Amino acid sequence: MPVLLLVDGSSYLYRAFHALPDLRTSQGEPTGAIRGVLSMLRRLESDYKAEFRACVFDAKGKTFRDELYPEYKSHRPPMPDDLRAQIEPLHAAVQAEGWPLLAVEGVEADDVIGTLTRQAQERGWEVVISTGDKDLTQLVRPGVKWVNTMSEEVLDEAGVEEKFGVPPERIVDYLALVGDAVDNVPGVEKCGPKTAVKWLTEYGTLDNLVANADKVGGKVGENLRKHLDFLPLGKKLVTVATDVALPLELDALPARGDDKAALRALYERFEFRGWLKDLDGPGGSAPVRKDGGGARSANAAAPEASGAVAAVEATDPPAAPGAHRGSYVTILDWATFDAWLAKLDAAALVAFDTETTSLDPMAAQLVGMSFATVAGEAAYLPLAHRGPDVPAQLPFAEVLARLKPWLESDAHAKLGQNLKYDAHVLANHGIRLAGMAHDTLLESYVLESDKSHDMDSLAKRHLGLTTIPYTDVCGKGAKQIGFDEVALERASEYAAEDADITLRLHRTLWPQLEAVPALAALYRDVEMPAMQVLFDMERTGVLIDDFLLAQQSEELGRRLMALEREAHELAGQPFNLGSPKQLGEILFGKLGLPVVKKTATGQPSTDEEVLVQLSDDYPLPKLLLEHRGFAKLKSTYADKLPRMVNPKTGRVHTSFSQAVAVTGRLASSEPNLQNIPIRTAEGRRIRAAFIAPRDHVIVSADYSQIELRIMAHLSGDARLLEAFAHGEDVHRATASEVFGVTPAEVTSEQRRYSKVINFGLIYGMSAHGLAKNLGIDRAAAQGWIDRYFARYPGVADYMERIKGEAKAKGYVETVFGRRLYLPDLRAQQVGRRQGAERAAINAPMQGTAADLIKKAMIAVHGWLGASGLKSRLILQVHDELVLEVPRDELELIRRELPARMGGVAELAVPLLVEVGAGNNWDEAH
DNA sequence: CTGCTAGCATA
DNA sequence: GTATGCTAGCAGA
Repeated sequence: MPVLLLVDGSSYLYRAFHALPDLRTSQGEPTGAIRGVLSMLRRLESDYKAEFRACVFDAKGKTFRDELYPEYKSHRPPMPDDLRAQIEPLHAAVQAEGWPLLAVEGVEADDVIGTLTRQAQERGWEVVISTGDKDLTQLVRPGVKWVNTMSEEVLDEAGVEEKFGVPPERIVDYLALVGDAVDNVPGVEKCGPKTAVKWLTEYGTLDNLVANADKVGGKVGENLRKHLDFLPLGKKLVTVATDVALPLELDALPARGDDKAALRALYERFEFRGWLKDLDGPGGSAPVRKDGGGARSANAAAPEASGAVAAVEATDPPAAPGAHRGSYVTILDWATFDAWLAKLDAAALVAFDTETTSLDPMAAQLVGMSFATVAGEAAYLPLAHRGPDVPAQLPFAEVLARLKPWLESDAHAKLGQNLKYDAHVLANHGIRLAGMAHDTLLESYVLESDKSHDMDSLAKRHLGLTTIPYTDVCGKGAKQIGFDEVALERASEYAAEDADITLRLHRTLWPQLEAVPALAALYRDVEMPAMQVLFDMERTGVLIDDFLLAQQSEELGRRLMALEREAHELAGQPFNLGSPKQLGEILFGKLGLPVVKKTATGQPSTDEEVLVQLSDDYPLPKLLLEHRGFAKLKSTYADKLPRMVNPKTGRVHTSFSQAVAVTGRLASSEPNLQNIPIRTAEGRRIRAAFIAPRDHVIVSADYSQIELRIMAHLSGDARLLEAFAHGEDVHRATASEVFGVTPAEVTSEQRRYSKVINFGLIYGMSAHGLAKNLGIDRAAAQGWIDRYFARYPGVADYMERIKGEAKAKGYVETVFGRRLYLPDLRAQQVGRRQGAERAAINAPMQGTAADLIKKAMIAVHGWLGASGLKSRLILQVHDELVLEVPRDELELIRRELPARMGGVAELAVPLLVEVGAGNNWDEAH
């Protein structure tokens, strides 16, 4: 089914002009809006394979709305000269890009789009309307969707209803009630979105509402009645016309190829240097213009055939959710395999994905692989599908052997979505994946770490496409089947789509990264290399003493039993100590202890803080605290870790997630090795079970006070910088300042207070939080905060500055330019907003620390590799690196490591690294 | 069997 | 007061 892509050029022109920086050529000609609109067209071109398309602009001349209502748009200020100056050149550029351009005198762009949409619908075509104007959502229908390429919002019927509360058919009713300030169309006074939706939900349509206007109560009801006379006119004004006379037919709008000569001239005039370069050679990120795809590409290869009507792709499957699917093939014979291998060898970049038997990277076995070299075209190579109806697949070993050179070649660039996983899968088959050039997971993460990065979400968000969810193919929960059991046709569809979508995603994400040099650098120089380091760390794993853990488990079990018995005696009845519900009934019901605080659901809380308070006056809470501590150690660590030992390697292989923490930190899971106990003696016994093999030691190197140092750097506070420059104990220095004594006179109590304050600063503390933590009243806590800020004015300034910056920009940055978006800064609820403000303070510090240690990992890993050392990185715990070191390398590592880690950046403070070594992780501290 | 809550381990 | 992941218990399928 052909796709018609309609772009509201006028709406984007205005928005680009106001939203984008004031770009100018050296002659002073404004070009910002031109560039903005053109890059949106390019993005659309790569996002949608549309056989027909048009870019529509408003034209001069009075429209029917002006006739109906002289005030229409009458309040608008005249168009800025800098905007007007860009219209003509933009029109020229749009046409040179191969976009049919429509500007119909006396007709607004909206009405042209409305009319073309109706015509296309009548022919059964699909329509994509790209605009920044929400009024056009009234045109959405099955097969017609609305996308805002600037905000990347995509709305279908359900989406419109979700966003506005009324279906597309009711949008005009809704607009007539609410009015349109932009176009100077008044609505019912005091009737906003909420009221309009309420009325339309109650009365169904505007007409019915009008018929029942006398029944509507309240002041707004009165306003409605006052407005009854105007409503029909208002509705006409907000209704997009679908029947205006157009000077041409749909068939006159095929997607054409670009006019290179014209583009070159225009780009030269606009001084778009990067795009000029793209014109010369097919750059890595240029939209697909060669062979294979659909009618659009075919025409692009032959610009002179611009009048030809696009042919419909014969291999397009019919189903709606897969409408984007191009020609996907399943490789089942050698001839097809050879043809694809030749393609892979020749391609500059190949999107690549594996299908496997398991989500556990160390256990997963290969079931198949998919490849894509051109958007819309992909192949699935099944290797190990099982089942009665499975056709013969090419022989596993032979295929792998023939693919191995390509897979292991650094010169053949691969692109994937979470390539670290694919690298593990291949490693399980003895293949060392090389040439990992791009990863859409990491691209998305660097661009917007607060969003989700799974392929289904990415496809929806960036391409407006609905992909096949994994659970649709394999089911979920207990009934989930392995990918090797999926019917081949279904598997092929799913797998090929994965590769195809990955490629398309890269084509839209990568240019976005390149547009912000700091982000591109972060992606290229930090995240991509870190992925390789993490892969090696995961693969190496850590050795644990499972016998020691088993002993501890038994001992913990005994002590838990004893504690339980005592607790039951004190309670006068047996109950489950691990059940907060039963515990609450005993403590606050039967024993009548005072309720200190409640949980989120209104239940009396029994958490640690509460039990600590109660244990002053009662015996049971103390037992419970001990029980809780031991139970956690036993179940989470002593019992769990031995079960996580990989039978093949005899070691524990955690999984590091590189794209979950919004601040840039890593996360460790299955098992989480970043939360191994350290605070209590009992807990440290767990840590002691992380051991080094024979003739090796565990080395731990951590950044000292990293976040406070970063705070000193970011704030530039003179006193704080000085304290670090002189290698002082910062908490003691803080105490000395705040309490007004010499450092030598600081008591341990004063130092403890200062430490809490320092941590509080990093977390964006409030007086309330500090008071709770120190067990003092709010006023006293505020007093300490005031004294701190008086002594460290640079820090106070910084806190204010960062909050202001966050509000202005919507995000904060790390020292290296990593962005954390904070949409909640504009939230309605005070609580959410304050939370976002605290996050704004914390994120640059936590995030910069994360950047630094990632750089350190890359530096250390590179150094170990380059010098042929056998020492291995095995863990990262946010400010600490853990290595397994052969004894004969210990001296060298001890000597070199601090400088390697400390030298990754020049901050205004020295980066101090403390190194320890021992037979186990506990001893290494 | 799944999804939620409470609680708690780390930096 | 920031950022995570995992466990047991429990309610509702």
